[in-house]
Amino acid sequence: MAAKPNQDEAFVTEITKQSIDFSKWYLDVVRKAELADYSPVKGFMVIRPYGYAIWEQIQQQLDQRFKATGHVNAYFPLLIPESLLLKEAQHVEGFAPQVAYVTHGGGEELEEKLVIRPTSETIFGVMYQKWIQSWRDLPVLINQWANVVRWEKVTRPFLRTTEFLWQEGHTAHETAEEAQEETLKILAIYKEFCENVLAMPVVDGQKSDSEKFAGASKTYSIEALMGDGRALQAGTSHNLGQNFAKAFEIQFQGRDKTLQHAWTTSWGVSTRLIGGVIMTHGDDSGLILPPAVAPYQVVIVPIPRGTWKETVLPKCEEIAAQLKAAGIRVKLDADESQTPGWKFSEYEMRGVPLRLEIGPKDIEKSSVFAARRDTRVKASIPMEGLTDAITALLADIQKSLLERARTFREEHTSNADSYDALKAAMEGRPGFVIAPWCEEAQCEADIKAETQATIRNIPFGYEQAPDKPCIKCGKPAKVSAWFAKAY
RNA sequence: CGGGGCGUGGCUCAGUCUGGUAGAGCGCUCGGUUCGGGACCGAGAGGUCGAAGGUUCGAAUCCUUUCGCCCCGACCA
Repeated sequence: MAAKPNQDEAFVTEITKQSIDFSKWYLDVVRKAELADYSPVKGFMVIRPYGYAIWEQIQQQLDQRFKATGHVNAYFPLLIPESLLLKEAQHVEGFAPQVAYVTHGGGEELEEKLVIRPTSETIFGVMYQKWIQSWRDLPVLINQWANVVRWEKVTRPFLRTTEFLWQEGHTAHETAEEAQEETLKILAIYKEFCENVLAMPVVDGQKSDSEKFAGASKTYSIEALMGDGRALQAGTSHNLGQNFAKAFEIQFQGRDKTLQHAWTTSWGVSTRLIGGVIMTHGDDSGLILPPAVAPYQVVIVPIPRGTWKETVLPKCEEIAAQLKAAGIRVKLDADESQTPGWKFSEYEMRGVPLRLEIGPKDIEKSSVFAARRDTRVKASIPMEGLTDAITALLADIQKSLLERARTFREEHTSNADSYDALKAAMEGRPGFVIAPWCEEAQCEADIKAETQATIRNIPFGYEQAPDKPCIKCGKPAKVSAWFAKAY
């Protein structure tokens, strides 16, 4: 594709420009691309078919990865007796303010209130206690795709909603080492998935104590950088140690005949990933979807002219069938009530990676006219070998989206060696700042209060910060932490 | 939860200050001509003004309460 990109042409005018108001831009995209809509209940959104199709892609491709690493799916119930939630001290404290209760059923007040799961460690704990007796029963590697409810004060579609869809894996192991290995194995899967499928580069690392999951020994996260320079926690993996095993008496008889508590983990990613994709790749014309998660990777727009129904349309159908046979998700839009120009804008807004325009001129030349969403580059492609050309083009779009996002992140990541530098970096369009930290919660809290930046995580490979003073207090630093303003 | 802004056909908004019985553009429906970057002409449908209560002869407009959405902050695995 040799033609030059023309980024300046604003064909889509219904969306607030990112530079004017990024939040508004985001909400416009969600609404105009028909990803989601508000429901009658505050904080709850309807995920519309187009948005849900993206979620289905995420589900499918993550699920494959879980299965390939020995995990199985199951379904645990929505309602949990309040008493269960109270069993793990840290856990209750963390979740109590966000829990929704069911107090009545069958026209009567319930004897024990039920909580709508904010996460399912507790019910998994109860069941694992029943199912696990021997070291031979381990490991248990169960995942579930479910909805959870966490009462939130401020909500935004996909990024933070009261109810959201996610997967939560819950595993139990014989040794601490195995549990740690599992925790990191999943984190690696999340990272690989985000980069290769969502084209969203992430920083993987460990959470500080104050940002840890309520009840976990260690929490790891992957963090992505959004287009406005703020970080998004895209997934978490927790090593729960024996905390939940002790609270729920998940015990097994070991190889040495002694009774031991199991070592458990939990991990999840949610529909928030969709928000991440929107804010990682989107531009002023709307959504840009990586081909790997796009509900339609290719949209074919026939140009209706003269005898197009006898000439152009059959060719379009033929090409659509040919692409489908090659495993490409393709939509042919032959709707006569909209003009081609309208369709171009519409599919751009919806982020379809590649558009094919086919009209009489193309039929004559035995070629199709293709337009990439990511670079806006347009070019003719010969019909001969079209499927291969399109497969290659989609692969290139996938790759260049990741590269573009990586470059953006690198351009918005800096090292700070003084507190003033950190503060300065948090102004305007912030980004990640790598800075030495003493691991004292007080410094972390002070930094947050003064700059709004939080420690996103302590990336692997950055654990050592030799000879450097803590960015805040000046005492010897123990780690290099990645700071950012976060969603 | 605190501060601010906003709720009027599907969407964006005017009308509210100075009460007099609801308007525009886009979209939608029908017919026709079009169609290579959000087409054009003609004819139509559609709202009781977020909700409840109050003041008044009369309320989108004034008063009270309430719900929702957005922004900033607090809070948030």
